Amino acid sequence: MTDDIVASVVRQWQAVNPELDTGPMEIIGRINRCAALLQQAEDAPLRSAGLTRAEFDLLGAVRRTDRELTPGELARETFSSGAAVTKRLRALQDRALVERRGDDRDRRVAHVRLTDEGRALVDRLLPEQLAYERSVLAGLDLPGRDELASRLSELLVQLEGRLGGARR
Amino acid sequence: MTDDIVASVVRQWQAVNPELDTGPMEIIGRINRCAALLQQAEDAPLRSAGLTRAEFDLLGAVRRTDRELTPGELARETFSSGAAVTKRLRALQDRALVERRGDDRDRRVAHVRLTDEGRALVDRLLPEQLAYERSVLAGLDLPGRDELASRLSELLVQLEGRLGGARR
DNA sequence: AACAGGTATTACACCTGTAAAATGTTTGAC
DNA sequence: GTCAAACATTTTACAGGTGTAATACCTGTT
Repeated sequence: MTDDIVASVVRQWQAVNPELDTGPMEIIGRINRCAALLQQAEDAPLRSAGLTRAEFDLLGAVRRTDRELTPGELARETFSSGAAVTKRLRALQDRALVERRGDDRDRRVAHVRLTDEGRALVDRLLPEQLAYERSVLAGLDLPGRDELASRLSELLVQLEGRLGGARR
Repeated sequence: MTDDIVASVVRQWQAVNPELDTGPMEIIGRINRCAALLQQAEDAPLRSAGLTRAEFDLLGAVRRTDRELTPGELARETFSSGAAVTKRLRALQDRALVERRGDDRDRRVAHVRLTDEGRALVDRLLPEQLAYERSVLAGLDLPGRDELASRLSELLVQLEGRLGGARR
């Protein structure tokens, strides 16, 4: 059993204040740290395609729902602010990866869809991304992966119940 | 068993392209989503104390190592760029939470330590933070928490081995 | 017709990282 | 021994992305 960073951080806290109940760090600290490392690693292949992770998430949302989405829906779907979506859409539109179309009845709303190039890009990038992720997870055995996925799902349900309703 | 967001995203991808091996999303997607929700939730109590999470991490690093750290060490410890550390230090110093001291021998390096107020702030905030985290995790039973922590540790060791050596 | 509410965009402030600059130290050739 | 070049540490300059709040525009209701 080799130590990870969080274990050594926990040890430091214990040394400095043994009263501290550091239990939650063992889970939450690790989640945060894993997420940080993963993002850093996954950004690389995306960046070589000239995309931000946020941009890729946006394209992926349109691709997987398989229909036109409004900017508002995209903001909710990707958990970012409307302003950020507007800015990303402009950039992606300038690169001919998405198209905007005004609604016929309600001229406030717009509809966003992928161009053929946008769709092709997602379909090329996503399998690469998944293959990379699979290689990272290969260090865990299959039952361990299932176990981890299902525990994370339990936790995520808790978090969504507590905070997930709150959009912005 | 109630569904989380990731489960529904995976279903969407499968509907659109059944060939896709979406297995990794069940873990990595959940980690990213948990981290996002947690950060959003944890920022609130910190913000009410006038601190960014990054600033709190910096203060915590100095507190738990229990000695003076150089800006460079702080950058490595908190996984952020040197420039970001410089800027945070200035802000924290302006608020009298940390102090800078020049090294006697090597006049390039500086040493950072907490003021009494800085130390008191961390010691007040951290238990609050941990109590909140404990309440979030209370939805999982104890064996489930242990299981989750140890699986995450395995994964984190993998990630660190693959990417962790690369600082900046 | 005015108003309340919804949708998207714009304006602004802030934080971050990369790269360049400023400052200081060490090494190695002569 | 001394000086220049290489290296190390921190800070500054700049560019880019994000969110909040204000704005523009539109719809439906009374």
